[in-house]
Amino acid sequence: MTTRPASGGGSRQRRVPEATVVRLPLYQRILSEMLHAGSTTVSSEDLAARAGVTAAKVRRDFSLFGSFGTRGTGYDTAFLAAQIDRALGADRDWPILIIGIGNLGRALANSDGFSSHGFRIAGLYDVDPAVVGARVAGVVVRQLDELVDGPRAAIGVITAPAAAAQAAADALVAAGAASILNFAPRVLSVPARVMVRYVDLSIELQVMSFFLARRDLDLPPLGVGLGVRPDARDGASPA
Amino acid sequence: MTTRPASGGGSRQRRVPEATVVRLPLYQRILSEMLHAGSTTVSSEDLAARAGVTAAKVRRDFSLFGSFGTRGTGYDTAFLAAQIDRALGADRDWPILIIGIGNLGRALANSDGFSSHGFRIAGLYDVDPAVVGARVAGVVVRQLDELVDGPRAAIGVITAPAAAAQAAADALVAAGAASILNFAPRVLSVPARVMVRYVDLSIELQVMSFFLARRDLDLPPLGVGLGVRPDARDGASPA
DNA sequence: TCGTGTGAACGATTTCACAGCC
DNA sequence: GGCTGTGAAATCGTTCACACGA
Repeated sequence: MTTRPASGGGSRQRRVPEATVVRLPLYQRILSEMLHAGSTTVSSEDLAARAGVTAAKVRRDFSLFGSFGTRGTGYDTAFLAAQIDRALGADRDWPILIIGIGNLGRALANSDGFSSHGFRIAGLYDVDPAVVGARVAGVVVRQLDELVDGPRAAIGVITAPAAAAQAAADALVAAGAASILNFAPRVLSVPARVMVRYVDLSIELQVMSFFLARRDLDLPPLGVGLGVRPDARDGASPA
Repeated sequence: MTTRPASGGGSRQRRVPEATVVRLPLYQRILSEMLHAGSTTVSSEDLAARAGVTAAKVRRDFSLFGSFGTRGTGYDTAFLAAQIDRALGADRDWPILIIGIGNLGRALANSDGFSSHGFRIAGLYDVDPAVVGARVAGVVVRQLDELVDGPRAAIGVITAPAAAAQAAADALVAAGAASILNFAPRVLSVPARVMVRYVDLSIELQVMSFFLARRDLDLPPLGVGLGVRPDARDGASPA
């Protein structure tokens, strides 16, 4: 839509590509840093350089949500940050349920990633009696069986071993979780209404070894630096 | 930068889209499991179902590497697995250098992701004297300063805090690392020859909260059918 | 003049659909 | 009959390039 109310009732209903959605948190983080540094306006080019993407991408991304910028000047840093926050739902409460409190589960529970943007650890679960009862990140670990009725719009995080991942997903679904972030190397089977995203260390490493192996093949013995994608951004890599 | 992606240099082999590359490790894992279960042949449809993708995608992906299948029958499970392994460089040795041995670094160092596909922990580094000297996953943690000349084709993994991530990247680049997997919430600046991939928990969560927040908006305000929209989204969303 | 917002071109990836082989 | 391999079409995402407003 070509609406352009600089404020107020923005045009909201438009399809936003996942590629754009993945960049929003990145922009948001950079804008937040810039705000702390005293920035009041920012151009698409400046933001693009900091985010490692192109300026056209930045402008296109924001244009999907309305016209936030001022021609000749750029974007108001604070206003832009607020708009992105709102789009990302950072002004709401997002309960997180973590299943599998091993090394990775503990690491994540204690990480900064949970301590902002509305995310809040609402429960930690494991099946191992040796772990149940422990206090991690200020929350007592409970037996997975006790996860029966979770909070609404909860996000489940699976850090259990691969063999236990599907059972963990089933428990989350039964408890009403709306989406699942799976760190276990397993494809999950869930109802269509539940969104699933995958984070897989092993896949990331193998993607790298693929390109490195191929680089050797492609490169004539004394190759000059060959370009691997200059535009590297992909944090989210599913599988 | 905003420059040309340099046509891959693909003289020897056909160009393989990154989207395909990310799926290869997934296929490989599934094939490996099927082999253990005694499977001898597999159809694109069967494999697709297990991987949560479409059969056409599977066939297209494999066709980029040659004609591995038999019409009317499918693919030879073992042969296909071997071909993928080779493409991924699983038959080589891939030294891994991990920088930042906190909770996450320890978790990853001990994870299964490193114990196969040719990956091998070649070094653990940290700047904290309290951590240096500890033995993690059978390897002694060393001071980051000591990382000066790394193994060739090494893959660096950054699990340091955001504030230390760029320094870690600089150290890896100076030591000759060929690629970097960055878990810190920071865009890294590296020479074009170094490939960087990002894994960011916070971004993954925010992507989810974006879609959950939007789902609420899309829903009719009150009442009519309290389920979620029949928004036919795959169970396993991202590729 | 500067930098946004966006049609239009381009490129990448997916899907269709079917010919060809077992 | 069943299933692969692949042109062609469709879809999705990025980049170009420039009109327009501040």
